[in-house]
Amino acid sequence: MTEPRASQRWVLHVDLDQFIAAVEVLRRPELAGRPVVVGGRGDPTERGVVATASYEAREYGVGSGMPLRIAARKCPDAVFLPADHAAYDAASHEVMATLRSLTWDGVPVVVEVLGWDEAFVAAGEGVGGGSPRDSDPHRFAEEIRARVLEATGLHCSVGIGDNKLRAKIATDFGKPRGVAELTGDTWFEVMGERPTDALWGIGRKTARKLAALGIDTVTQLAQADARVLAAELGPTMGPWYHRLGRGVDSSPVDATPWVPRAHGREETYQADLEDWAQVAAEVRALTRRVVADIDREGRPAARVGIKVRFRPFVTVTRSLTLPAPSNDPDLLAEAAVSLLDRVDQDRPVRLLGVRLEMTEPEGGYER
DNA sequence: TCTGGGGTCCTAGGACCC
DNA sequence: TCTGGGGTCCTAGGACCC
Repeated sequence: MTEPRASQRWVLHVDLDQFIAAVEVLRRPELAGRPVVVGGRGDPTERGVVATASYEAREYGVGSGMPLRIAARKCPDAVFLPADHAAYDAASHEVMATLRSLTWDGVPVVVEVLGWDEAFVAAGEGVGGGSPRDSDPHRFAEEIRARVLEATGLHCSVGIGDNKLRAKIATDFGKPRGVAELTGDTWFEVMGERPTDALWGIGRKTARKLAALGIDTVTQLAQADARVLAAELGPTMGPWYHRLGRGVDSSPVDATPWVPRAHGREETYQADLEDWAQVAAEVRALTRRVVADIDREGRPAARVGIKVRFRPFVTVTRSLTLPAPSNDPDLLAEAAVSLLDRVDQDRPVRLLGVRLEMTEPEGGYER
């Protein structure tokens, strides 16, 4: 028997509709109804990919991750815009503040931010959250949609679940501008025949590995032998995939602010670099930008890593642990440059990246 | 693919130590 | 030497997500 609905623990997942494109249309109302593609520096003849396409652009087959050049071919009349992180940050903060201000039948909500345009919402104080007795999650979901629209001018969709995983997956069934529910009662009916990569955490590669084991659908994953999954996919990932197949997720909605582990900067050059003195100079410049990023966190770097992507799209990484944590830009830049000695310097360079891993904060990470 | 940029977490092998 | 076994750290790469 399932629990009575009135005492069910509900989790809501809020996801803004075509967030980045919507923010752009909001400040340029003349773009409403037109195909809008945001990505890179906004020049579709350059190297770069689509960050978000408006629904009008999606009609032409333009989607996230697609090279801008391809997008321009599919939809020559689209408006191409550069990504404006500061604007999306500001809009995101407004949305999250709106969510945090809500109460659900008088109970303050907990909000766990997932990115610019997503958050989990549950009722209750601190970590976790239950939900008010006898409250209707659909009514509250509609209230969320209305309040976010009223406060920010942005539309969102809301997924309702009995845990975070199911709420997150439900959202897609509500899009756009809708609400959908997915629980243990409906899990197999809704998800059972879908491919494994419909699950949050299983991508193309893992789906292919599972297929090699004869596992194509969510139901097959749920019924798979957990020991086989552990042996084939790892002691942590195997059991986790098995839980995904059943829609099981006991993680709480956690409003603890995220503490970054690392920062990095990378750049794809419009023309491949062939001069290794210039490569070193670019690595120094990238390092200085990352040092500015970690200085804002107030913790020094403990490890330094570089990424080099050669022509044609072959990527290697090199990293080292510093003798002692540091935030000295010169020291860190030279450490990054020294890592270049560990790569073959015989091919043109398409991309360079520098990454600084910070020391753990006092008291460790809370999650 | 004409394939970005910001992240996180897991795995595996080797070094090293007791 | 016919070379144990466990734990931890370091490094490189892989996979995934937004």
